[in-house]
Amino acid sequence: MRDVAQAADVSIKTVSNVINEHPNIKTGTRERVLLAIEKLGYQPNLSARGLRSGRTDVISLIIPDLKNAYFAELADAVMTAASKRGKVVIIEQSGGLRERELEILHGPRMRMVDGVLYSVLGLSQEDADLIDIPTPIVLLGERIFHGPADHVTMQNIEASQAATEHLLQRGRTKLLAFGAHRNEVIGSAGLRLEGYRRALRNAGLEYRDELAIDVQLWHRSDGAQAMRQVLESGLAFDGVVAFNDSLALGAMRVMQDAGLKIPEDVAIIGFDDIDETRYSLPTLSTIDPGRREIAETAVVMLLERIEGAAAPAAAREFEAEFKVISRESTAIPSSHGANA
Amino acid sequence: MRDVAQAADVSIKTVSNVINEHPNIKTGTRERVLLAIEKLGYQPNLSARGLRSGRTDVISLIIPDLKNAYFAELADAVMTAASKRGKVVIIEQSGGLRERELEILHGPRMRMVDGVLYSVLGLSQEDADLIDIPTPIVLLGERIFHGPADHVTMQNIEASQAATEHLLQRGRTKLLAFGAHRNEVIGSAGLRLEGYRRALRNAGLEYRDELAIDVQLWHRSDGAQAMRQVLESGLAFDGVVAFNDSLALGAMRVMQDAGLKIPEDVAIIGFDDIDETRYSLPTLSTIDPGRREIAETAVVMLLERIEGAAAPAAAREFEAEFKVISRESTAIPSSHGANA
DNA sequence: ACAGCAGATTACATCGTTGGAACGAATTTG
DNA sequence: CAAATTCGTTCCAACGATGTAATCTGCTGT
Repeated sequence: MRDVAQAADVSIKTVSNVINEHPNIKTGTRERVLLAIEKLGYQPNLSARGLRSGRTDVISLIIPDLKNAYFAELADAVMTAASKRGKVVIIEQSGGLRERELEILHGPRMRMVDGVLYSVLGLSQEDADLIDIPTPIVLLGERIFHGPADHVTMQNIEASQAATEHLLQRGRTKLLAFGAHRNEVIGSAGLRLEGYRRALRNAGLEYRDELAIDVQLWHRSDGAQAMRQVLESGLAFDGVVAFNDSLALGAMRVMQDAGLKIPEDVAIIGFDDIDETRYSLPTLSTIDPGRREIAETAVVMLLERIEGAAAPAAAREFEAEFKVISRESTAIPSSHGANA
Repeated sequence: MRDVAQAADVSIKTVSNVINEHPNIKTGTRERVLLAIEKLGYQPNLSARGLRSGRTDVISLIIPDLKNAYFAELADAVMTAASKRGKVVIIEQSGGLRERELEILHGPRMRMVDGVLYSVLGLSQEDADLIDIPTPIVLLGERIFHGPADHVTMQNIEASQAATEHLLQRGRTKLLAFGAHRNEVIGSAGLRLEGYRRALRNAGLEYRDELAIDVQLWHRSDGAQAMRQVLESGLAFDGVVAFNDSLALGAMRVMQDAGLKIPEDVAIIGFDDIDETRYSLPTLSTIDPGRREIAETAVVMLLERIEGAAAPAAAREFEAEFKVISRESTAIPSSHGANA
């Protein structure tokens, strides 16, 4: 920068002023400086800027696992939203582990970013005060409500209710709630189970506890495993509301291996609208959770917090719009039978 | 830091020395300082450290697209390898666009990271000098060989040859090379086609150009689209060597829709061993490219470049070990027929 | 008892940038 | 025409850490 100043025959501070687009610079001066910058290939030292101004234009995104398609697509949406606004994203994988999440939240790296988007998995409502850190933060996901921070999420209950109704409308009545976490009221699992129950209630159907299948982890292998057990148990069902797409895809694969036809014998709908659902055999009906809207809103809210001024003092809540995506796995078959 | 020094009754520099584990500190002093750090909850300012020491412990990973499962899994592997060594990763998505890649490589953000892992897609051999930037860099992928930088990749030719032989051993002789880029010698497509040709030659079979199916992009939808055209054209084949898993999955879906049985009518093998291949119907045989080894090696090489000392001056090349993963899509059927 | 020396600590300058006050020049005002 | 105001620029200090060199301890050996 010193060299640029010399080349343009101005002071260092004027160069800085030009770069930061301060008011009150003569057009002639500006052009001379820009020319010198160009000629010398000058690039600002971001560490120095960060030190002096307290801003790094880096935000951190804490997610459980990038191998999980939902989070990969979320990360993509967040990075795109951030990039549009001149920020870059550091991704930190927590594995959904409580200890690791706390370590990240309270680690020194937090001091090098302007803010954090934290996809909560390891912490829960009681830990709300643990996320009260000096770095601006916006929460994603369902595990902490009414905490001290802004919160962006999807309409879990309503979406799950809509998914369930989607199957009911197609004449299915014995529906598995696939992926429940018993004893959990909050969190995606709890909320989605609640939506399932509401849909049944509205349809005048009774909630049967044995149809709520507990699956702790929501990877494909867990879905496959759990469906294998269901089939062995001989439980009768003609529809599946899977609490995410991976579970649904794993389960679907096992049902097909067992000779069940989808959607003729069993209709199934998932959650998240990951890319893969458009290419499975059959294609999987699912809930589009409004991922882009979630990412955009979260980034905007975070930037408002960082700027300081634009945002109200109180924590905000935002729920994105969802959509039911109807595909082959819940198509209306000409005729259908029940299963074992 | 000032406060810590005061609390421990030492100078600021001693605090710095303790943190950086300098030699020659009395155990008593060290403990007093550590206690003060603990008590005051001190955390170093990484921008300041970065400014003074020139190191930020951040590395950048440039990839085309995080929504692509291969790159999501690669990013995960890189982040895990980096995390083990105390580095964090900034991910930059290039979309595989030449302009965007150059912009990232020459942007000011490069000056805030210690090094870059660059998964080349937009540039090619002739651009080798454009990647000669002041920041340490390690290349991933196939498009630039013998450039000025270290390079980590997989054994494309050998792996493709092995994949092709895998099908030949199972009695298939009319094999599509699915995902070729005509007129491209270098790059994954060119190398994999070469491996395919070598396998045919070794088996005494003739290379038939119409069996090399050109597919420019390697997403699932492109695979589906291309396979649709192949089926319409009436080209006869009984095996497919797809140049990545997404292409294979897209193609598989279309073939099944058309009533072809896999592996009975057509056997198919992909490339990359993405998670999804374990859960498709049928499960997809593929090539494990040695992703973890690639990521680990690339990170280690980059860190060596950053440290400066450990590495030889000349650019290094490294090829990871691959494995053929045999699954249902190439299982040996009791009997099989040809297709239209 | 004192020079000599190594180990432990400190003072000071510095990394590259930006905020704020001060300054000189140009312009407007009474 | 002098004084007040605005504009454009410069000077200086500071952000929080670390490298270098200097300093201060306490110990050894003669």
